[in-house]
Amino acid sequence: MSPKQQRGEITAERLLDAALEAYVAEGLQGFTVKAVRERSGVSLGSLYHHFGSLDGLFTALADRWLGVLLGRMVTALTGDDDARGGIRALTEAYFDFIREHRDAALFLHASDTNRHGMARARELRDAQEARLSPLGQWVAPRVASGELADLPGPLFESLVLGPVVATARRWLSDMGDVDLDEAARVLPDRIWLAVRGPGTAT
Amino acid sequence: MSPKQQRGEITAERLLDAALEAYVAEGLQGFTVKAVRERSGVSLGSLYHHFGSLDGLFTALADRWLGVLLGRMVTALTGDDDARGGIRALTEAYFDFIREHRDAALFLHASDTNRHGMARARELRDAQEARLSPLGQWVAPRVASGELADLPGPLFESLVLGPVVATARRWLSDMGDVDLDEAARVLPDRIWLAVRGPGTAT
DNA sequence: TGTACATCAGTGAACGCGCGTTCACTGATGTAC
DNA sequence: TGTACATCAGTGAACGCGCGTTCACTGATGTAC
Repeated sequence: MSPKQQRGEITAERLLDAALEAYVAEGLQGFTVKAVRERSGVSLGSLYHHFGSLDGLFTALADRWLGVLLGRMVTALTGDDDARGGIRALTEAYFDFIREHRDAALFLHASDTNRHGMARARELRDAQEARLSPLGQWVAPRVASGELADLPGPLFESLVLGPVVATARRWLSDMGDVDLDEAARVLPDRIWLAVRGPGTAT
Repeated sequence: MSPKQQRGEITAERLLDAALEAYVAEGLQGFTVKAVRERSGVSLGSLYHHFGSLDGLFTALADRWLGVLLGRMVTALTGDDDARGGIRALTEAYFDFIREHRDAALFLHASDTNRHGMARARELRDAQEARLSPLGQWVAPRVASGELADLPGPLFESLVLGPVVATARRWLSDMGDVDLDEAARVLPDRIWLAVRGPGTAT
């Protein structure tokens, strides 16, 4: 399914971009073959040649952007910061992403739960597991050293990413009551207070 | 549009219940007039008599359950607990709700972003604003007394509800790695550390 | 360098299906006198 | 208590539209010799 020629790559890109445009402009109902065809200028047959189905296009789009977001988060964490700095870097990476790729972020936050319900979410997560493990590897030694609290993995993740994602969702929903710069300043230290371990000074 | 006779009320209830069933069983694509009609045993015409359109049914369903959830959260907060206890009560109320009404919780977490994109989310929020203001009224005096940190409203909300919602989503997605009892025990005190104010002992 | 051929990429008319919605109607309920 | 009437509730056949997908085909690209 993945293109073997350069022009194929370009066409696939155009389809992915048009699909994102269509989704953001018209919502999930606007995610149709017609909308994608018109916005991309690519023929119907090419869409099926490259992605097999509209669903394939949807999944490819989610995969692509989830990969970008997770990649950035991993990069942010694997600087040589201490735990506190890591949380700050992670938060900033997340906010930078939604600022730079507002459309993709809207799509990602929605596709989480859209389409085939939660089954799809797990599939996507599996597909990106290789990228996620660095996050776990970042935590473990810092728990051992007492820098971070010894919490179950999912709860740790919820405490760190929960406030970040909640803020991002709110900013994306355009309610106009979130200042992303302020959030990037304030949240990391607050999150740090929630997850720091017994080995940290008070 | 709201029923004037008792049997009308019953029919509307049956439609709402069937719609939720259909959504949970078949996803957003399963949210069709056909599925609702078959599961409810109510005729097509009645659906339109009571809700005007499929979209009307969708909105009514979201409104109904969002009302229940927010009602419970407000009730939890307006006990005579201190701030720390309030956060615990709020967390427990949220987890109790998703346990008792798993289907409705799945629908709510998805309908957030589904359908008409974020515009709908704001509409829903507006419709429930009356129920939300008690949450703000709970915070203000506790900030003044130094019991809670003086944070912008949306950030405060993200720090408190972010981890709760993230944990809930994960539990609902059936990944099997979240123990809700453990989360209810661990999270509130951690959240408290993130939002407590200067007037609290260390 | 030239040519033959296999594969990849792109095209768009055509199809059938299932969708949301309408509408003219019947039946049930409540109310006025 | 009885009856006439207005309103509410429920019914399901019928409609048309737009959807995702298929398919037989042409054209472009890369490769082997």
